[in-house]
Amino acid sequence: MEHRIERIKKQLHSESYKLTPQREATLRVLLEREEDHLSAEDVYLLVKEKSPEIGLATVYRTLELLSELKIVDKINFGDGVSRYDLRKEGAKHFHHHLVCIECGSVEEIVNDLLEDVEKIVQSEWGFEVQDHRLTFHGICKQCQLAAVKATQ
Amino acid sequence: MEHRIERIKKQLHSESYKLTPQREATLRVLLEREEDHLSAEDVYLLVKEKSPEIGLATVYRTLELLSELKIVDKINFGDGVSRYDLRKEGAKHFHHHLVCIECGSVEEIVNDLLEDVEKIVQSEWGFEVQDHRLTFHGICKQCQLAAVKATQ
DNA sequence: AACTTATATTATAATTATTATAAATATAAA
DNA sequence: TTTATATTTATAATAATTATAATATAAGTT
Repeated sequence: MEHRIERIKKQLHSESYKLTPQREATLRVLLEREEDHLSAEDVYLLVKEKSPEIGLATVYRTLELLSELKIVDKINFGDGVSRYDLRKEGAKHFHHHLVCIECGSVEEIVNDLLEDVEKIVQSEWGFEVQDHRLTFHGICKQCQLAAVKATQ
Repeated sequence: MEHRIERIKKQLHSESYKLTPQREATLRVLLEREEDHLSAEDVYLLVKEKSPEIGLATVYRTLELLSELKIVDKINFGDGVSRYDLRKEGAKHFHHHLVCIECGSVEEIVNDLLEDVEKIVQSEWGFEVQDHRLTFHGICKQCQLAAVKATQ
């Protein structure tokens, strides 16, 4: 974790941004909750636990900055709030998501899966792909099992 | 167009919803601007041109209803507003989008492209896919050409 | 270590998008 | 025509996000 913070710190400095305590605290929350898909408000509340003096607007600004630097990705699952998701280190592309319409759980897929599709888009549509957003909506394994059990 | 309205009218009735003049006016705007990706506000302003008495909340409610019935899909390209996009008639899945980060244009891809990927998700993750959202971000053909010309 | 300066934060206030409410109206079915 | 229900209107309320102006701070420079 410290390594990762160090690297991000360097990245910030290289683009002449400062690593303020607020930004570091925000980053730490994102790293600690890497599996989650937190909204700005969620992040704010978690940061507040350790740094009670932080303001919501600062969290928003920090998240926006981290988005610009491609350290986090801003996603929207259609529930009216933006969520912020750390990029996997070294990942060229954003990972994919499986959103369960039954229980609301969100699973991540880090495998590429879209290589072939991107080649097609490139050749057939002449579109130079730089990034993607792919989300599947459906029923997760757990909910499928629960449904089967319920009918037994 | 009239055929399509008729069919949607029947679909509404079959689920015991009424096709009110406001709903019909909203639908007509969506059909006329099928290529676009209008926000609720956009739709509202366009409907207002022909039916000035309509309220914004009615447009929101109508769009929500049409979403439930899978007649339109609600999408979010990350600019803070939800956009509403008519489904292609008979399409099982939502179509894909190419968003140009240079000029902001949005192109549609109606081809499936994800069949294989969905099979993998199903078999490897045990996730029962019901729908998807796929958006590519990059440079459209026109902007690529413009960039080449600019360096000549 | 103090100084400087651009950058960042705080504590609001403002804006924007969306949803809720209650009264009035319209519609389809009896 | 009556009745019951669905829908709309005209707000008001809420929720998410962004802007503003005064203050504070990080990090490079003397």
